[in-house]
Amino acid sequence: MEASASPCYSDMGMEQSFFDQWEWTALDQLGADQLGVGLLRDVEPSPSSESHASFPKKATKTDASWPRILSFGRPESPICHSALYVPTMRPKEEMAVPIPGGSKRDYDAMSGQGSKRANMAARTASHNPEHVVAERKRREKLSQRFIALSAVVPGLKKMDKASVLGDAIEYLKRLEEQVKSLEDQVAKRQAEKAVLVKKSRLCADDDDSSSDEHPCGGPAPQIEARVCDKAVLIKIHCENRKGVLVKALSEIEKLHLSVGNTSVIPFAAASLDITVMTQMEEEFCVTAKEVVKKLNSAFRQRSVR
Amino acid sequence: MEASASPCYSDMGMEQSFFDQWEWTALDQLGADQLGVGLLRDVEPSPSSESHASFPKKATKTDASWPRILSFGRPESPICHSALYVPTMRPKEEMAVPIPGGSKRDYDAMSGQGSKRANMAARTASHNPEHVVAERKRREKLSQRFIALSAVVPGLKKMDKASVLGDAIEYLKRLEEQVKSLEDQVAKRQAEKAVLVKKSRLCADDDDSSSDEHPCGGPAPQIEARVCDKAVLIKIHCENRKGVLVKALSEIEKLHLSVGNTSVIPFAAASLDITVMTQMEEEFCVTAKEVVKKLNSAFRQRSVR
DNA sequence: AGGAACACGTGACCC
DNA sequence: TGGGTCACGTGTTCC
Repeated sequence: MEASASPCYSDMGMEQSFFDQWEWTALDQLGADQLGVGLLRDVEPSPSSESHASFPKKATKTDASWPRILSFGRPESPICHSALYVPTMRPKEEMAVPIPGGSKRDYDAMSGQGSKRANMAARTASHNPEHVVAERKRREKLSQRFIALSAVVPGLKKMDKASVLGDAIEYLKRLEEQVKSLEDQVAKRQAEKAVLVKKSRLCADDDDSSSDEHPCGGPAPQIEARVCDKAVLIKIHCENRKGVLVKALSEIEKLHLSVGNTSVIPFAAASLDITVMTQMEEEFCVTAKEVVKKLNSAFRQRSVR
Repeated sequence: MEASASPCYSDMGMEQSFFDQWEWTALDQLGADQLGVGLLRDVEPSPSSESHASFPKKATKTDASWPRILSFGRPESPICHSALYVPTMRPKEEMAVPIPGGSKRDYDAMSGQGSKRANMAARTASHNPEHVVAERKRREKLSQRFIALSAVVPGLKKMDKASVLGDAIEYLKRLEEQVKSLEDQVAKRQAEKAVLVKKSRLCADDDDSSSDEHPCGGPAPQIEARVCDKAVLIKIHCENRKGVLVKALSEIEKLHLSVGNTSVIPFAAASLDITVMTQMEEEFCVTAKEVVKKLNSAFRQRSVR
């Protein structure tokens, strides 16, 4: 009767290939033992289903020593030949399994009276090695993810799967709200700063100094800029000469600023108020000071033509 | 085949709630179900193990329609009465189950002959109902955590356990670095702000003088005006609060300035740059200073809102 | 002993 | 039809 238990495993042990991807070197020694086990499969035991105790010696033994690879929870434990893994099934189940070939038909018929039988194949497919290895793989992936997760969640008390998940969720929520709070804190500061920046620019004296009155021809253009992250707001108040707008924009683009919302308002017949919202291009970064300085010198250089 | 699927919830269709139940009151009934099972159990069909179809009708039916509680991955599937949870074992298994009370003994004896048996007890413990129910519970908890996690991780494409874990990890990492970056951004801004405030304070005298730091709520708006004949160009840089634009324009009109070309440009997420070209109405005349002063006091008066 | 945790094989499902 | 996923029951370990 018990003969049934161990069998399954004729095939063997190349399996570990998928194992090594992991960290876990554990597996080398395994090849050996399983070999012995293989092959008995078809041997239908006696139908004395009741006693599932199959194979005390071998079966139970392998049973006891089983793989326990990875063992997310407690990596230190038994380990053993991972790959081989004698299926540990009790005999009875095995015999329960409809042998692909024959008996299942009638069985189907019997149970099948509820119809629904076409997928007998499924049954056969069930404990074919591929299935079991696939499942193994899946399990592994999951365990791996678990340890990855547990690695990234800090202050993890218990290493339970459930605890890991729970703490991860908790931690995640905390992080989320922290981000949110930080975000509007930043926004607020940004606003304050943006306003303040201007004020400091207003009394333009100290910072860029240079831009005073008359570089050469007409009244000096008044230029101010303010920067916030990648956004740069530029204001130019200057003489309304021909080409001055183009000049301004081309200079702006030279600074690797991409032009966005732009407002040009004529004022008092001979002056122009330009407001340009721009964004720094990737990889470029400038300060308000630089922008003002560059534009200033550009404007001064030629009397804007 | 489909016949099998539907039958299961002949009883009730309340199931879809299962997401909200969540906490799973289920446990209580769990107790119940095994009881039920226990009873059934005794009905040992004929030991004709081969044809596992003991009880074709009932057995196979439950089989096909089986519980699939929670079913993290695909909630829609068969479902059935979650709580009750017919143990889902195929008939044969059922009969396999050693009734806690008796049969296992002899079973032990059979297998036990292989010596090395002291831990026979283990076996008995193995598939006693408590164990199985405990495991079930654990599984439930885990599944619950999984759906909780998947609920809190945004934009998650596949609902795979593995994918959920993976995406959670990813998301978590992203959040972490986001927090970090935000944190030192805040720190930096704070420093900058300190500097800027100082600077603006330094020159706080000349322009509008009065409006220093915080009149009431946020940072003081910054206002400038310039006049040329009847034309008045007004620039306001302030916090981007609701109604601020309306407030500004209405205040401007109160000054007997008719609004012309207007540009409103948002900047840095929380501030607003307003440029308004106006003309003094007939018979009225104001200076830039007056305009600034009036607007300033108007803004300060109520927190703008 | 007895609860808690894990990995395994398996049956069933879906695409 | 086959690969992928799930939940289940079970064997086994550790405390």
